[in-house]
Amino acid sequence: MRDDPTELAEQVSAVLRHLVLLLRRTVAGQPVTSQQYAVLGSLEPGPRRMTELAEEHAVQLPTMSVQINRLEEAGLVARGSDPADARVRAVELTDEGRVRLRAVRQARIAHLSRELAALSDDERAALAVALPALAKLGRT
Amino acid sequence: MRDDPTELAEQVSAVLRHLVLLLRRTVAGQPVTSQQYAVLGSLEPGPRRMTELAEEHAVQLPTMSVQINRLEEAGLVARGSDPADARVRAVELTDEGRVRLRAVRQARIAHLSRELAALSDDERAALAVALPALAKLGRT
DNA sequence: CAGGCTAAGTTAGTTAGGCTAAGTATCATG
DNA sequence: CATGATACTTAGCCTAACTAACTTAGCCTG
Repeated sequence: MRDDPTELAEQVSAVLRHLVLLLRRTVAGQPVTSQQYAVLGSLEPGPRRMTELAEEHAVQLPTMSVQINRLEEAGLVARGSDPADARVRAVELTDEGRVRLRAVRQARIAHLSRELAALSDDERAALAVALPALAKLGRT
Repeated sequence: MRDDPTELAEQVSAVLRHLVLLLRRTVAGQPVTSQQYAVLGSLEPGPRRMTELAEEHAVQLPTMSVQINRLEEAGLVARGSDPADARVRAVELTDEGRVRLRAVRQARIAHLSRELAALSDDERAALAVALPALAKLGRT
């Protein structure tokens, strides 16, 4: 039973917990939190409505509402309105938000690069091959 | 530059965010939170002191203290004392805690197994190969 | 052996980030 | 044009992280 999904699942479970810790360290001390960073990332291509953002980040609408409140107070995003439908709010990055996003992304990439540099070539190669599978995992 | 750590880091970063969402769904609705589950897991082999637990889970001592408070109120762990040093508290699983841990572990494994079953054999194989590398990532 | 330092935990207070329930404003429709 | 649906927001309640400040216990040194 080498391909037993249960056995594999146990290992994946253990690794998941491990990655949570890694992520915590990757994000520690940065000027935006992990979730804020993720939301800023969603806004990079252009304005989005609240409902879209909430769905994309798998949270309820009120959660995203509060999240955007904080980002707005910080001056990183702005709430606009949709001329076609006055109920929807079009959230977009401010210039400062765009700058901040880039800076944080740089820092995160740099941190992860350092971690990855500690691996062997074979390990990095294995990782590269497995990433698509990992990416597929959530999208059941 | 196919092996460029920076490029790989970007992909890893994206996948990490994805896995956070997966983990959220995996844990949703279970009788203990993700962190509580992790702490219970640490206690399975035997009693541990607060400091050890805090370090292992990469949190400050007060955070673990509160965490253990809740688990103690729920009857899942018990605080004992070290006869050799009256300052240290030896935290251990109660019988109920042990039962709960097993149940939650089952549920998590089952959930992940279902996700994994949706992958192809090749993808599962790739995942299995990459897991050791992922596990190594945090331990810089 | 008294005083002071260090170590282990706890408590209090703040913030982020989830949730549900309830409220408001706008749109669409019978 | 009244009524229901849609898009958000607000309020209130949790978990979970942090720092700062406190207590208690052990250790060491003059």
